[in-house]
Amino acid sequence: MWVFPASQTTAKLPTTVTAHFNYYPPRNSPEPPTSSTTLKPASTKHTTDNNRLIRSLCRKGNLRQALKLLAHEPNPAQHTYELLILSCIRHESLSYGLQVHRHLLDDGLDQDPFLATKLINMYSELDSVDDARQVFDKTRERTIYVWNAIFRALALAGNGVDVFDLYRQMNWSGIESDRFTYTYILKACVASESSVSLLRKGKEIHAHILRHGFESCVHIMTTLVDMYARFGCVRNASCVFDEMPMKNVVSWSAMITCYAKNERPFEALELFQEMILDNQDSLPNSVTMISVMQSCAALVALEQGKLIHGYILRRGLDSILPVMSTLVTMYARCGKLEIGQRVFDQMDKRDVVSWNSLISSYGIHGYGKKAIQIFKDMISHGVSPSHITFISALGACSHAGLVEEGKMLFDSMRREHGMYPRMEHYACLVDLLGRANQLDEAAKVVEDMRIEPGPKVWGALLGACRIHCNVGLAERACKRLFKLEPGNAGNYVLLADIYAEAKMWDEVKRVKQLLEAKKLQKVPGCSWIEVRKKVYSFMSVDEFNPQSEQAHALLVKLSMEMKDRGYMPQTSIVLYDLEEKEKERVLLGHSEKLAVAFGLINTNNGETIRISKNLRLCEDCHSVTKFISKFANREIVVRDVNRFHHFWDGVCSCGDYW
DNA sequence: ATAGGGTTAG
Repeated sequence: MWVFPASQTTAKLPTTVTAHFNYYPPRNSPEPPTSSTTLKPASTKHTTDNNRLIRSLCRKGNLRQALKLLAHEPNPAQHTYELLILSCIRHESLSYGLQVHRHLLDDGLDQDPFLATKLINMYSELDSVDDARQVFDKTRERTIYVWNAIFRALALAGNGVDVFDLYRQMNWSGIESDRFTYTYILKACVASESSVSLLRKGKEIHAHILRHGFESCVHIMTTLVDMYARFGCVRNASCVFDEMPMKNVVSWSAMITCYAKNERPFEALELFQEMILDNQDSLPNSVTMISVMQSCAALVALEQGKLIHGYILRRGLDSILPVMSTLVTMYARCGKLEIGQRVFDQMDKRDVVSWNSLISSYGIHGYGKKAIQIFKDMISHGVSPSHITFISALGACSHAGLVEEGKMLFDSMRREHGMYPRMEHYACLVDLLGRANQLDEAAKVVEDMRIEPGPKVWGALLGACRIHCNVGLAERACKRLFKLEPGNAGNYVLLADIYAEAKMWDEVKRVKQLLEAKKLQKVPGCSWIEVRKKVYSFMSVDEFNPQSEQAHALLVKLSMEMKDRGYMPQTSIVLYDLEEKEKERVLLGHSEKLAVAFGLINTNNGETIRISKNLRLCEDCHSVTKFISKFANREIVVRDVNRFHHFWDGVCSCGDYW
């Protein structure tokens, strides 16, 4: 268990506001150097003046005028071209970029490795990696800058395999990797679909790096941490991190993010504590705080979150938009939608992400109509929705069962906003229809999709089959899912659940054997509760936690009382073919019930109990919590993997629709 | 001349 020591924190935190604007990279190019190298000497005074004029137009951002002049300029200098290229990047204009490139070819300057590097970077920034590759292929004099540029371009475009092909060529040609090369190569390992072999590749590169004495290069080592993090290799990441002789904010943030993104929020908060208490050199910045807030949200650690909020204010990080959006989300995910709304109201600037945060916040609390209203407000404020806006809004409809509204939203995407639905949007639509028990229509959506349905879409369908116990359709979805995601244990478990509910025990056994044969494990159910700024976690089968002993005893007592008042244990959801009594015992051991009981024992009367769970709330826990909220006269807020349930006086805010 | 960590979703 980890405590954020409130007194210590305030003592160590700076009281003055130190803005740490590491966040926004300068959009303007650096001041040009005073002297420039020209490949061709300027022949007349006229051309030099022209060159100067073009450069000054570039600096002023008047690219159109600069290009007009360029057409009449026989002798542009290398530096003039450089500024033109940078200007194209700033204008995000591929067509201007192509014009400059064409002119450069006419001048015969395309073999200049300096300009080739710039061109590759330009095409990479303008999302045209094929053009970048063409420039590279035509460049005969390949300096390390040229190689690094193409590695970067390919890695950013997610084309890791090509990077390794070229990397081999570079090694043959006798050019040595430098510290920049290594960071790009490491990035290439995660920038690809076939990730298993690339993890091995990444480890090889790791060895290379150590052999070549780069273990003290902060950039490379941080990239290594990040690479292992993205592969989910938390231990490898922390090994690299621990051995780093020098660390800076980025290294710390990378490691904290690693924990936050790999379901280790405890460790993330612990490391953050270490960072601010034992390490005065690297102060957390906005990026650090975003990962920290996500960890608080993951734990539903409201009190922690409030301390973090205070820290953000004291550090003056509250003017940074992504920080504020994450803060809105954090409060909402900690069950405090009102505070999230207040934070949003007080922001003096908002972007599409801020609006998305608010829409999804209302969504996970079941306020679908309100989420749609905010969507409309956003549009009337002149902010254009992004594809994530639609995911958030569709998700809100799904949680609230607003089928018609959701369908209209989905149609409006293309009709009113000119956006084509992506895989995720189809998944939301399938989820919306499926939850509402319109399984046939959901299946029809999958059939009629204009793109090949991926695992998210089939997964949404399978999830709906689980809720409404549809064996046939579930088998159809699983046929695809087992091919698409052979390593996802969740799909097998869902199918087994469906079979169990249908009492098809032979099939349950078969699926379980399949799981074992593949050496996959069911994700164990786990719940958390924060009591007096401490977070306690419960596993469904938890013999070693003395606290759960007491909680379990209370549950046994409660369940007897509840039975007198009409509670029926929903033994049909138990995955094992056991006696009824045994099944009841299994049900009572569910982690969320333990957490609720622990909360009853350890909090004061009238205090709200806040719990979070890593999976979907099961039917039995749902009805037990409703009972308890009434008989213990407590407000209980449970966040499951998808949404919030507010229990009060025997009723849940989800209306039993979740 | 080039570099490393983060935002909203399900």
